[in-house]
Amino acid sequence: MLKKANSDLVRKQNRGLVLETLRQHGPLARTTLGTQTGLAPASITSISGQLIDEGFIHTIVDDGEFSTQAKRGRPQTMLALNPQATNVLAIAISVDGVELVFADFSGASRDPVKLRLDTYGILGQDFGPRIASEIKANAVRLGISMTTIKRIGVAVQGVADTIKGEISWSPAFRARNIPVVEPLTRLLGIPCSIANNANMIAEALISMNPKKYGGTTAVVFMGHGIGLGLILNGSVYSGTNGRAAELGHMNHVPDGPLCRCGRHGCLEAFSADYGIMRMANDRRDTDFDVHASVLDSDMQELEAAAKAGDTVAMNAFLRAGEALGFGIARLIALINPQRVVLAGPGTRAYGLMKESVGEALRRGIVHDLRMNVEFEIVPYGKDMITTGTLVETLRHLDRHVFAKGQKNTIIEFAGRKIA
Amino acid sequence: MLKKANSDLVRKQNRGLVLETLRQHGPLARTTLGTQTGLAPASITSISGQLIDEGFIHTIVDDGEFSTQAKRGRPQTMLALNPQATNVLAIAISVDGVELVFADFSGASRDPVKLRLDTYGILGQDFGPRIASEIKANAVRLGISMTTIKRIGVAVQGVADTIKGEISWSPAFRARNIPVVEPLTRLLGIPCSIANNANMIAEALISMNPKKYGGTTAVVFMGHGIGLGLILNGSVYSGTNGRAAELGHMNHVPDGPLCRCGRHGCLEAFSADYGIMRMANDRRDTDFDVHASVLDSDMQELEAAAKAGDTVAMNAFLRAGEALGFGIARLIALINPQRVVLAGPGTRAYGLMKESVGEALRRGIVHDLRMNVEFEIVPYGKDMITTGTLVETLRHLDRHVFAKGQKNTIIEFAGRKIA
DNA sequence: TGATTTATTTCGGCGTCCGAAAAAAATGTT
DNA sequence: AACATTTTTTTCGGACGCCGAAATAAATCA
Repeated sequence: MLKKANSDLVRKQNRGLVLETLRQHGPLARTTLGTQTGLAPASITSISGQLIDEGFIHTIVDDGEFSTQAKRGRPQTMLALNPQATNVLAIAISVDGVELVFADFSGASRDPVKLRLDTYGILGQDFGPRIASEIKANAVRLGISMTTIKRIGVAVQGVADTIKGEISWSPAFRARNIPVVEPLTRLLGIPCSIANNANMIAEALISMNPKKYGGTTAVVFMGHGIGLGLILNGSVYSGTNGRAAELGHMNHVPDGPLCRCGRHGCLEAFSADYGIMRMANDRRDTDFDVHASVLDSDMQELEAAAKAGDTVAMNAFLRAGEALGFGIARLIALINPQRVVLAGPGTRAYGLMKESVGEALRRGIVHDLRMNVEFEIVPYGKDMITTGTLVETLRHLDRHVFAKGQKNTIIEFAGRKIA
Repeated sequence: MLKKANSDLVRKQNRGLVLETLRQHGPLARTTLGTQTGLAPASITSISGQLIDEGFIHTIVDDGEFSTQAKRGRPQTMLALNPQATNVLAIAISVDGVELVFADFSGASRDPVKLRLDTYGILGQDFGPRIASEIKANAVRLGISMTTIKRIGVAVQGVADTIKGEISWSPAFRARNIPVVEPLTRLLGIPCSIANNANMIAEALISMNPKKYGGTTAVVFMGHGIGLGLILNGSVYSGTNGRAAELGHMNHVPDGPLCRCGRHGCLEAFSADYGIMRMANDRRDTDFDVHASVLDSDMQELEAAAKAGDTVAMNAFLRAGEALGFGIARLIALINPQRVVLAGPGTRAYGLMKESVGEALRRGIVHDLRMNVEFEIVPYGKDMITTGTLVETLRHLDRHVFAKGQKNTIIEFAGRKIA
């Protein structure tokens, strides 16, 4: 259904457009901003003037860096996002620990803060408050006033319920359904959202190359589990309960090996590190603890063995690849993405799976549908998760908060404090 | 990325909103239209006046039907879509034949015209021209001027490529990649689009009950094949190449029975009519022709046998249900829909599969994800496909063509003639 | 016939974008 | 050094949209 439109909407949308354009391209002159956005010079003057008054953007003094101007005519004055307009915070939660990354409005981030925290043992109700106090302490330490932080984005390894704002299940926790958004918003008074880390990698990719990844892309994250970030028509899709894209727990074969989720035959049970390790050690479900996390060093050893020609190890990777290939084939059948991206530490061993993945794809999906999909492995940088989270968080501010103007902003926050 | 907004956009969107509101609620007074759309009375007067001048809507004389008004105050004048504003055409293509349904702008449709046409034997290049001439002939017969038809929607059983405007594959044809949109647009000069029939059933459901189906719904169509219509966030999703939602050819088990698509183990090969028939007759792939279409009478016989307790027949339906259940489980894992709807003639035998579907769902997907999905079987009316196609076609006119106003409309058509 | 009620239109105000002209601020030229 | 040229940015007036309030229209009720 369409929505009512009025001149408020027009201004809001164009303000958001200006902010997003500056975020994507970096500092721009008003004229360039005009051609990029399609807005008339007069409109750019009006909008940018307003944004400057409100402190969201500012003019940059030409510090000589690009000063090889030597052109005739009135020189351009560059406009840029004002770093001091606000601060944001990205939180990445995984079995490797919890990381805080503070950033300013331009997206420039401080060094990640690694928290010492026994997530696995913690009670669900204690997690939010604990994080909240860690945030406060670290903000003080870094000289960042809490009142300048206007939004927090949380990325979690595992299953996030974006609607309830909970961690439904994560390998980092023994507890389930851990509330995150509610305690953080309540204790800090800052709007907050949560998503799974594959989605955040997808966000990072979109921001790096909107043309390439901005259409319909599936980002498969391989590691302790198998995650999925789904970009449909340029924006991350998260399903009705915010719990879409559980590729890892999509069944591969009925009655297959035991998965961490308690079911049998999930893709993860074949292709996540613990599935591969179990297969390599030829262990039955009964004498293998699926919940024990696999050491990265052990995986590297196994990879080395497979590369050296150990047939048992090789076979484990081939089976993992087969399950992964069928999983991707099923994904393609349902979603028809433009591009499938593999990411995460698990891709290190992709060479050992490549053949069986390809074979599974040939068997699992009709030829011309498969041929229309571009495959790619992106080198895994751990910071992709926090980068993506920051991108998502800042875009939310650009579009939904700051686009509305200062006055509305305050109301918006008040409105969100309970939510 | 956001798009530039201006007052043109505002008017266009609000015009579309008014048209859609009238389409959904039927005739409304200006005041009601105001409260429904949220627009001020003054704006309603302006917009509706314009739409009346252009002939898209008209006032209805109170013919006494609802005339038990007996209220004080100036009486309301009802506004309604003007049936004569335009005509549209829905075309449904299936193994049962090709149907034309002409309708006016209010959505009122003529009796379906069933074409005599050997689709299976026809050459791909001949299909479009043949349909075009049939359209012309039948329009003349029904007294509909071709120039009044402003858009054609085509629904096809099988795989439609909405971008290329082709029938990629359909059980109704021996030929493949049959161009439809191009020849129809070229020969008739009328904009045209194509989609698969499960998507059109989804459209029909949305228009019947937007609240219920308008969120994220998966419509599984069971019959000669297994189709899927995917409604994501209120609108039909069709993937990068317009070829998403091939649930029927999503692999169920590697190395399973042969499917019509040439691969082994697709869901269809278990759960479409031919898969069930093959299983019931205990026939191997080598002595069973998957391309032969199964008679409905034979299916009814098989269903009767199963209901009567024939264990072989019963087992065939149970196996079909198991595959279907796992398919839906995988769908839920990926998409996290709010609702799964089963439709089509295949649902007649759902009672015979129900148990195994449920069992497969229990085994295939985590408990709380499953519990959040509502299941439903909608009684199959064959007209749902043409109804949905008409709905989609008319909405396109409401939003993208007539919302722009008359002048732009003409340009728009010219622009599309080549496309 | 006039009061009351309800629906619709008219009118003035405001906000937005836009095109054209003016102003600003540099380099080139004589 | 003064003026011409070029390019960027701002200013100004016009057009168009929505909106609120007042006016008008068209009925019923007393």
